[in-house]
Amino acid sequence: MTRKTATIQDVARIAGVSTATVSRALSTPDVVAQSTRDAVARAVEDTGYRVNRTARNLRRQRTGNVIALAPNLANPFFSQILSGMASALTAASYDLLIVDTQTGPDPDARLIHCLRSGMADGLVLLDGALSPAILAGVGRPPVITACEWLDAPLPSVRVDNAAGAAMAVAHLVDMGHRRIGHITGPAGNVLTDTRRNGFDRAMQDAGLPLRPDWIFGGDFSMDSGAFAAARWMVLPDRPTAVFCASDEMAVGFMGALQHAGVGVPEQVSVIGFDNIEVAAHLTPALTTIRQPRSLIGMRAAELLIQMIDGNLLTGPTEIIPVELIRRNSVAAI
Amino acid sequence: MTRKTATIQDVARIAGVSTATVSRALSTPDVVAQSTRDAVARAVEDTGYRVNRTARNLRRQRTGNVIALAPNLANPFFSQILSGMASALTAASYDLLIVDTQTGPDPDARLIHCLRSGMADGLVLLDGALSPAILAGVGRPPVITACEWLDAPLPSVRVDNAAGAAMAVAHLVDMGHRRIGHITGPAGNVLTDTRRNGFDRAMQDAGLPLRPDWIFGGDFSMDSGAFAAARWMVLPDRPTAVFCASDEMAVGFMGALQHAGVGVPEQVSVIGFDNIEVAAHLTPALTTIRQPRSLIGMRAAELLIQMIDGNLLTGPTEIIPVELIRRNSVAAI
DNA sequence: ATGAAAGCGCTAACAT
DNA sequence: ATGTTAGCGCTTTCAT
Repeated sequence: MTRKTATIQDVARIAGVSTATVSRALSTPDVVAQSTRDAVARAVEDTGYRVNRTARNLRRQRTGNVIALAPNLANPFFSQILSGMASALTAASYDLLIVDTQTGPDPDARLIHCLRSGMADGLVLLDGALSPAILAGVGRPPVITACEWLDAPLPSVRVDNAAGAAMAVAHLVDMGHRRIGHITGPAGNVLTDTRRNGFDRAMQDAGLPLRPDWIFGGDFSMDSGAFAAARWMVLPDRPTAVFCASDEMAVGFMGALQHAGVGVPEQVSVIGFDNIEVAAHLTPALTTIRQPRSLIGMRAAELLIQMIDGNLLTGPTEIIPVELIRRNSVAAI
Repeated sequence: MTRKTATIQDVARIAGVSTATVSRALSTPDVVAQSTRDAVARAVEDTGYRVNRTARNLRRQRTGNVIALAPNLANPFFSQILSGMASALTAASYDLLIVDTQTGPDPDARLIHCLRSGMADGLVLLDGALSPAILAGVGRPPVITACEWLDAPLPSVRVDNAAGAAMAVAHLVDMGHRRIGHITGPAGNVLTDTRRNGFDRAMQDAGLPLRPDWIFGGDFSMDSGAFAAARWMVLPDRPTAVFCASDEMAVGFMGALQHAGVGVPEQVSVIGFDNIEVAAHLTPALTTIRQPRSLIGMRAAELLIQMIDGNLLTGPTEIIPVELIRRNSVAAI
């Protein structure tokens, strides 16, 4: 017996009131008489009624969804931000729709689609490789970024990446290092640029040389860190410390060095960025710059909800502080 | 100028046809005359029309959503499965709604809610701690599991966890180990039980003793692996090898041992389960049992879509093979 | 091959 | 405080 799900009509009939009253009893109880409210509650109980969100959303001209555009769901860095978003959205009874920009051919096309398909009341951008120009269109849903974006006048919740990078360099300098290298993120990524800029500035401030042969191109992945290690090892004149633009790269870098018999931090000090969970469990434990990812996700979701409710296309930008986590991958020299 | 988004009415008016024809031209083009089809296409182009999925879904009595219930978004293990699901669902124009069962008080309550709220056309269960009994209700949307569930006669896509665990033990035995311990997952989790059962059976088959003091309770997390290391170290009579029910626990276990100066694999061999990305980059690189997570997610999504389309509450179960990945955390003895 | 019309389930004016 | 009514944008009979 596949009993159809009850509708608001069924509840109204059983409670002996109109559908409008049922609707009010459910969404604005204070405007309904106590006795009526009780009758409705009983009828809801009897029928097992649950509001049909599709119908409600059609009527209300909204979707109840928030889309997160992330470059790579499989990356724990993003999934922790998503986890924070999920809790804030659940609390506000929005659903979280996740779009992996790597799935499918063109990330920018996915963004355009999400923007115009009306699938969501708001978007959170986590992919620093998306093109800001796309957002020029009017009448789009509110958009917030949870990563740094150059040029785009969008509200965002993020850390100060340049400051974090500078903090990393300062720590290496404090520990006596003068010969410092850097493994960067992929070209065209905002995070790559801002962390690189912070690195450059801090090096100059410390009066240290920026040697092109000590800059290793990476793509934030562990494998790219391992590849940088191979290049570090064949260098005739090596840096004594390396700032990796992501912990994942630091993991790959350290791993490949150790597999080749190079001691960390005895022969080279390593500092990362992000403080992913595994950082504390490595040997040596990875010194890094912590970003509170779950908090970033929560705040981004909360701000986006405010924009949606207030029908605003813009909003404040919030900078979440980063923090140096000293562990054992950096040695004094 | 906030030009409202075009509706099917606008397209119909501009194309000089009825809304019904526009609808047909879009969803069943073959029943519409070529000339009409062109006119509609032009009008769609002009207006920038996109179908309103909320309205379509209301009319079609579906939601276009698939919900994944995962215990912890921040765990890379689950996020890789989700990533696989996302690609299969996107291809079939379903959206992926992600519900974190850890967000909020009661995981089972979340499942009940998802089942009855009509928010989705189908569910994928990734949380082995949910209660099978909940699914008894009739008239529920199709449900598939992407993890092993005892008792529940649900279709599922998964690996044979017991066989994987047995494979791990067999490898340790091959390498000469006779004194083998096990770090388990949390109580009440299906994965914990099946891997534990596989461990027990393989030990018995090899004629090896199952010593209670060599079974360490964990919860799949890195921290719980580190905690097990502390207990291993104070043991008067230690196992020479440990099978960890998850790579994350293996990471924590190895890390804590190394921080305390215990050599892996010189003093104890370690084998994990899952093959998370970092496994290859650790020192020593972690020997483990590989699960193809992205594939599991894709197949689960595909099977679920078949169930939805065919209006079936049940379907086939698919076992994805696991594989031993030999690295350097297991030594011959 | 196309159009007219009836809703899907709900909410929000507008009445009373 | 409650009921009446008119849609939200779309698909799908049933006619023609």
